[in-house]
Amino acid sequence: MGRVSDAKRKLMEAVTELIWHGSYGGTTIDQICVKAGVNKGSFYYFFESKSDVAVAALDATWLQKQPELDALFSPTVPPLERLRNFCNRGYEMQKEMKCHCGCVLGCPLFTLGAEVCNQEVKLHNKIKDLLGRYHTYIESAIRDAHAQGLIHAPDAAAKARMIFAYSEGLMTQARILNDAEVLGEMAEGVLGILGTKSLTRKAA
Amino acid sequence: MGRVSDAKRKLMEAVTELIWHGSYGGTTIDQICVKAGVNKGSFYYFFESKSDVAVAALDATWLQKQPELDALFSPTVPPLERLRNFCNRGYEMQKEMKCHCGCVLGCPLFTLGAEVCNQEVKLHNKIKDLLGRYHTYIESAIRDAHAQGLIHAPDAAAKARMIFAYSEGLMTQARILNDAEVLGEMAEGVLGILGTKSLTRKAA
DNA sequence: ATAATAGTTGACCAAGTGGTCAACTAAATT
DNA sequence: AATTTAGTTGACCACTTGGTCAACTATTAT
Repeated sequence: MGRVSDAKRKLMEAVTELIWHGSYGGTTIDQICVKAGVNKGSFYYFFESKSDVAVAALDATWLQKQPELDALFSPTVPPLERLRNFCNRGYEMQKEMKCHCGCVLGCPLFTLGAEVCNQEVKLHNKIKDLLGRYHTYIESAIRDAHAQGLIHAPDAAAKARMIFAYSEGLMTQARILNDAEVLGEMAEGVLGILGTKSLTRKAA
Repeated sequence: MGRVSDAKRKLMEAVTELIWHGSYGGTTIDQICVKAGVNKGSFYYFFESKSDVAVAALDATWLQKQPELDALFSPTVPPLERLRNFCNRGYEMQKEMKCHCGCVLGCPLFTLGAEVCNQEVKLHNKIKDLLGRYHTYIESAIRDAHAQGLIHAPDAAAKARMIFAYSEGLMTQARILNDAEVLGEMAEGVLGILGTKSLTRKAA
C-alpha cells in the first residue's frame, strides 16, 4: 500500500555512475540527487548517508552481475576457457564504454576500494567482500585447471592472488591511461602466468 | 630578500599525507592548511588550487625519490636483482608504514591516478608522467636481463607492462586489505612472470 | 635608517554542504 | 468514501567550502 516509487533505484544508479566516472570523495549528495532527479528529502527518506547509498548500490550491482559470472565460471566450461572468457569480457566491456562515453573506467570495486580504505568502514568491508567473490571464481578455475592436468599449479591460492593482482592492476592501468587496448593482452598474460602457451589465441 | 618561510614545503607535505592516507576528493584546502599550520591566505600566496599544490608535491617527492631509484636500478647491479630489490624495498616500506601508523597505503601515484582521471587534467598528466618513469626502470632491467641471457624476453616492453600491472595491482591490494604481507610474494611473482625460478630466494 | 621585497594574517564573502522537517500527495486497504 | 501507508516536496538551518583582500610584519639590500 501507499505510493510507489523508483526513486531508490534511481538514486543507486546515480551514485554508481558518479562514483565510477569520478570518485567517492568528490561526489556530493546534492549531485546524486540532481542526477537521479530526486529531492534531497527523498534521499534521506531512503538512505542515511552517502556511504549507505553506495553500499546499497554495490549490493544491487552484484545481484545483477552474479548470474553472468556464474555462467562465465560454470564448471561445465573448461577452466582455462573460463579465465580467458572472463578476461576478454572485461576487455570488451571497457572497449564498449570507451565508445559509448569516451571513458575507460576500469573496475569500480578496485578503484573505490583503494580510495575509501581507512575510512568508511562499512563501505570498505562491502568492497572487500565483493572483491573476495571475484577472487573465489578465479581460484576455483585455477584449482580445476590443475586437477585436470591443464596446468601445474599445486598452490592454486597463490596463483589466484597473482592473477587477481595482475588483472586488477591492468584494469586500473587502463583507467589511468583511458585506453581499453591495454586490456587486449590480459587473457594472454593470465594464461602466461599459469604457465600455458597454448589456448591463448582461441576465439573469445 | 624579504621574509623567509617553509610554509610552502609544509603545505606540500601536508597535502601528500592527507591524500595518501585518505583521498584527493576527500581532502579540503582547509584541512591542508590546518595540517600544515598555515593560514589559508598563505596557501593562496603559494598555490592556486588543490590540484596545483598536489602537482608540486608530486614533483618534490619525485626529486627526493629519484636518486634512490637510480641506485636501485643501477646498471652495475645484475638486472634481475634490480627487480627483486625494487620489490622487496616496496615490501619493506609498506611493512614499516604498517608499524609506524597502522596503515598500508600502497603506491600513492597509482591510487591517486585512478581517482583523478577524467578530471584534474594537469594532475592526471603529472601522474601518468611519473608512473611512466617507474615503467622505464622496469623495462630497462628486463631488456638487460634478456640481453644477458638471464631470461627469454624478446618483447621487453610487453613483459614490463605485465610486471608493472602486477606490482601495482598487488600494492593496491595491500592497501585495500591493509596488509603488507600481501607484498611478501611480489619478488617471487615478478621473477615468475619473467620465467625465472632461480634467484627468487636470494637475500634482499 | 630606509626602502623594497617576501611572506603572513584573519576577517570576510558567496556558494555549497549535509541534514531536518511539517505539510503534502498518491496509492492500497478496508 | 475513509483511512492508512509510502513516498514527495521545498523551504530552511547551521556549517564548511573555496577564494579574496587590505593591512601587517619580518628580512635583506642599499
